[in-house]
Amino acid sequence: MMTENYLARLNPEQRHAVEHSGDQPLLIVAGAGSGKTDTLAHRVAHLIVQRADPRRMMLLTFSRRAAAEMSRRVERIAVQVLPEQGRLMVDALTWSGTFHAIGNRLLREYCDQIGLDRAFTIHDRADSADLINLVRHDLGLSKTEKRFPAKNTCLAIYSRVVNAEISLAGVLATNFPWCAEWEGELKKLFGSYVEAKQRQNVLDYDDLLLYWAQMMQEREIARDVCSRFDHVFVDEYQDTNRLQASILLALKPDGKGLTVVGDDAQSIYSFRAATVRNILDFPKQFTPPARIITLDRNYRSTQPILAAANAVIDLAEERHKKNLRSDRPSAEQPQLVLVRDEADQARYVVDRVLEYRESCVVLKQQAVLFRASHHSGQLEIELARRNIPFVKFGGLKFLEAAHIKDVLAFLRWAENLRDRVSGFRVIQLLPGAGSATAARLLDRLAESDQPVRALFDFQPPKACAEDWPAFADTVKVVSGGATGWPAEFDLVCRWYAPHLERLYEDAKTREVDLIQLAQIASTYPNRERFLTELTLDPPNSTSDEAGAPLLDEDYLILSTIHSAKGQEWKSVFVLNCVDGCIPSDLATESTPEIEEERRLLYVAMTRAKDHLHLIVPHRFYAHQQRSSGDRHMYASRTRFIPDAITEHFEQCTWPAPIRESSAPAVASLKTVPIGARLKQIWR
DNA sequence: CTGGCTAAACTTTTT
DNA sequence: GTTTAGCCAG
Repeated sequence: MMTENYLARLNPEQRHAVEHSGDQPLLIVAGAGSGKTDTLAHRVAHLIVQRADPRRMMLLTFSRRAAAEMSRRVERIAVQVLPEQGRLMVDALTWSGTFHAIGNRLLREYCDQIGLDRAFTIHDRADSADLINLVRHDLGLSKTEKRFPAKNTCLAIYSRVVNAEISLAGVLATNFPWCAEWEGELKKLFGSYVEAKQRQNVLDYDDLLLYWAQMMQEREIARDVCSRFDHVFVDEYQDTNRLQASILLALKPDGKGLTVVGDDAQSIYSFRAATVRNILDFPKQFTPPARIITLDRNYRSTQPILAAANAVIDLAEERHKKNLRSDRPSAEQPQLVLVRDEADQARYVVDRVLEYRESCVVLKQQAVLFRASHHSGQLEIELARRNIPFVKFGGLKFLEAAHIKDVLAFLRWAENLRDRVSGFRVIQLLPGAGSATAARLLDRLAESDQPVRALFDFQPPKACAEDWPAFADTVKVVSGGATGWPAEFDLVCRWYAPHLERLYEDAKTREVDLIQLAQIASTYPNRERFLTELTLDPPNSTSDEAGAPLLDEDYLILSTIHSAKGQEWKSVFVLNCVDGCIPSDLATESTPEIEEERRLLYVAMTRAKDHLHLIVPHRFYAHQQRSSGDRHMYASRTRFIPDAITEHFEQCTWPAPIRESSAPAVASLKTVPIGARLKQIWR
């Protein structure tokens, strides 16, 4: 029978997880590479095959990419079993996405019931920080005698209070002790921040969860929302926070129909207030408690790679004992490669990548992972020099470039004229208009019930009087919405073009980005969807300046470890495996922070299927100096690979040391920076 | 009031 | 290396 076929591919534990039914909630503790995504996809498909309604399922994933991957796999399975209706059934699986995206959708549906204006716009992190900064300034906190915490710090504190469901005092004591003296001022600041958001009809990321959670506290609304979903699935549960757990509990108070999947050893998002406690405490939240199924067969990595990863995580302070087993023997141990500096590290990686490609590992099956986005700088230069295409995930985004933000701010302001952060930015693009003019105009607009009219009546300073009519006209037309989408986008660009020219020396390069943005814009049905989805799911990859590689072209993957979650490659290179990078020297204050850095290395290592290289550069050049200066410091191998476990690695030095006979005694001499001396001559 | 300037502070990971 | 607060000329 067909049903047997697709279940026969699973191992016994996976099969239990897929076929689990009844009144108990289910927790799948799934180790790295244990077929977690596949198991969840099978479970969803299995339920659909058993006549569960996909429209009544909610699938909460960590990223949109993960949601798309899940749908793809569910469809593949469903189509095998139900060739006729499989695809249709999966298309009906519309409630799938991140907590934030689903929250956005529910809030727009239930806005009337909770007194929210349906046309709200969403602030990303930078916008939220800017709004906090405006409020901070209004309250006179920007010129206190002792320096008040910066906008990003304020936002981080606020966000943690909301997401961790801990009091301000508690957050200050544990996470921001140096700001504790400001508790009173911060409380006032956050109160005003919340008021400002409501006045301006904007929501920040946290609000998408917070409004949702609050909404679920209302009996009537909660009953209505709950009645719409029979099954709720959560992927990567180890990286959810308290607020998300509250939402989940409100959605499924008795846990019936609830499935969560995760691995406590891979919890790496505590900076977003995620807590391992969510997954550890999950079972006993319910009566009867959740059933726990553990998947510990690893199908991804070779045995030596897994042994090394297990050795690293075994040194963790506290964890669920769960040693992964692999059936893939190999004679090749992971490489621990000592190189002189970051330049050699880049050369080593490129050499190896090309070797693997010669032996038929395509570039797309190879990845270079690193702790912080800028760690790949040298490598990117080397790749460009040797003409190797790559795509980089994580780090600075397309949307953070000033000219992109300018255009988006215009569109968002047109969408919601009450949004002061956007308005502030747009108005100041005009020559002769600064913060004072912007504030004056925005006040006028806020007082008026006909903001567009107020815009025309406004007396601009002489310096920008000439630009004013065209500006006001464009705002009027675009906010009026009669032009339609994406024509509005072009209108904004046309208005913006002369300002772009004037403001940036490299206007030509930036223009190309705007054309790319226009391309993206045209794929959305309207302005609201474009703005919302771009904020909730920003394009998170950037490629080298040659532009995005063609889809059928082969390219190497560069990624932060955080962005590599859930992925796998045949060969994996981990850069900068030294203390100060992994663990980051910004995260060595407390034990929990250090433990998270250890899991980060574990996540990086377990991405590899066949080949794994950890690179340890010896010398780092200081950043605050003119290029090719000689100030540097020495780093040592990461503390997460102590001598006791180096037996799991093959250690080598690259380039290979010169044979002893031809290089006697040199090694014992002190290093003298001759190059620096030569430069001294010309100072 | 704007816009150009200097000095000093901050510097990770992301929905 | 980048952002931000503060100063000052026009």
